[in-house]
Amino acid sequence: MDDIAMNPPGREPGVTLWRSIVRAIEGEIADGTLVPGGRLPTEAQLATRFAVNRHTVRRAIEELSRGGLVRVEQGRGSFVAEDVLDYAIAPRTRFSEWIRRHNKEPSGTVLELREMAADQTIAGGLGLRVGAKVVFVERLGLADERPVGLSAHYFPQARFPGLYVALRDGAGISEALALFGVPDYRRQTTRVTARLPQPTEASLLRMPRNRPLLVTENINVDPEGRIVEYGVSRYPTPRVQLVFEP
Amino acid sequence: MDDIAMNPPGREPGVTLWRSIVRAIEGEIADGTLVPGGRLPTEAQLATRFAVNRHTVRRAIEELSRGGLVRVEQGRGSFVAEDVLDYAIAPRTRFSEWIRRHNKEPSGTVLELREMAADQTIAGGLGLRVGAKVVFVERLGLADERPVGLSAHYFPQARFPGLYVALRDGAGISEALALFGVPDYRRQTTRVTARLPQPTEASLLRMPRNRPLLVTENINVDPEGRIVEYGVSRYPTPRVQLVFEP
DNA sequence: GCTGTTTAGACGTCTAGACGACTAAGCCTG
DNA sequence: CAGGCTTAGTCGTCTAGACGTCTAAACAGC
Repeated sequence: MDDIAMNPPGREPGVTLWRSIVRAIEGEIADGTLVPGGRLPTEAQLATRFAVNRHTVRRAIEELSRGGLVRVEQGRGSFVAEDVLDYAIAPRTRFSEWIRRHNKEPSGTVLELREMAADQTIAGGLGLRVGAKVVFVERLGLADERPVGLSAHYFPQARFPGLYVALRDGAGISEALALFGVPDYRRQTTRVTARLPQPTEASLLRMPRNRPLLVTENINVDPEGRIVEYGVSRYPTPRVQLVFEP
Repeated sequence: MDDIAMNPPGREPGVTLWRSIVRAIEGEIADGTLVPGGRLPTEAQLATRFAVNRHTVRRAIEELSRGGLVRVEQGRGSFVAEDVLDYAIAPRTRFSEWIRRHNKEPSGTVLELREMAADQTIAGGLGLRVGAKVVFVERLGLADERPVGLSAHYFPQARFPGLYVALRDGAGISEALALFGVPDYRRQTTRVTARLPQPTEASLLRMPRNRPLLVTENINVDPEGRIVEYGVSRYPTPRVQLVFEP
């Protein structure tokens, strides 16, 4: 037999039809072709457009509906959910600005704060040697009380002595860094991956355990280019979508 | 036309076929016909047995799988999930015994503990006047770290002065009651209802918000028949099922 | 005996068609 | 014009059949 199964023209290999329809619609929501609260084409129209059976479209819409991206109303139609956030990963996007742009109220909770020794990953991100002391903060970000992101932040303690105390006493992250002469910082690199959530993560983010987590890894630098933070953030899909703006 | 739509013989009115198959299988899991970890009949067998198309069986199994009651493995078969707990509501069933019977390790967290005035519901349950002081405890029950129940307990403060302090200092509920001369107690009445969870409840119990919560309301009495506690417990379905043993 | 292949049987995807249930809008009647 | 009825359009359920993918056991060959 042949090495790879043949696919009909226009068919992505190794991806089921209904999944590719899910991705197509997710894409249109992300790029604004479909707007929050707006109507999706009817199942029959989508079936014609993707040249598939209506059942296959239904399978895709069911998936979108399950994920919360789409709301289906019998006898009326399907609609794009209103509460989808798409996070524009611009170099200076801050959590609170992002949330406020969606007319929601940002807040957050520090879940953990401690000093620790850098392992290889952290040390690599911050450009330190393994074992160097870092300040670690884990934070749950909320938009109108709804969890939208879980982030771990690592700061080089040598550069910011006293940061731990400032954060412990309730300072926000931007705020605390400003105290140490870093009024502004930007993302130097961002790496995005995805994986399934740990039970704790799924619980904190109030997401199903079988949906992937978007994971971004950032290195933030001050205006002089010195590394001030290494961070890993996790977002629940598809409630949160990341949008790259080059 | 006729008043009610005609149904084929053996068909429940107003219930879709796939839902009735879901209920049938849930029932067999609850009554032990299907055991945790055991195999379900194949889709084809179920289709024959319920006299429906295989797709209809698949729709039912998808629902069960989504709820966590059944695990599907391609090429192997479908299996009853191992971590389903069925709580036998016997008069003296204690949380920890119940969990241990499932070979899991019981634990719990007190979420809230305070003295408060009884409202009409609580006063009614405890046989007190409205406004009487009660001790309130809210507790999250865990089995092997997995949340299985959320319970609110109300005790008459007049009968148990110092209970608040004992509980605050870490005593378990049975333990604390034993200190006040109530070594044993039993359920006098149990009322079971169901409703959708509040966001906080869903989060604490790590359950989807669109699945119902089983709510039991208990009045516990000591061997002399005096009321010692009024409690409301909430369990995530279908992970937890309540079984009545008359 | 071990290993690689074949094959039966299980779930997964997709198509096709029919009819039911629900919604909203148009129509009809008084 | 108001109220009820009809109807078109939409999603929901169910059947029927075909073929793909995956698993595990049977089998064949060395």
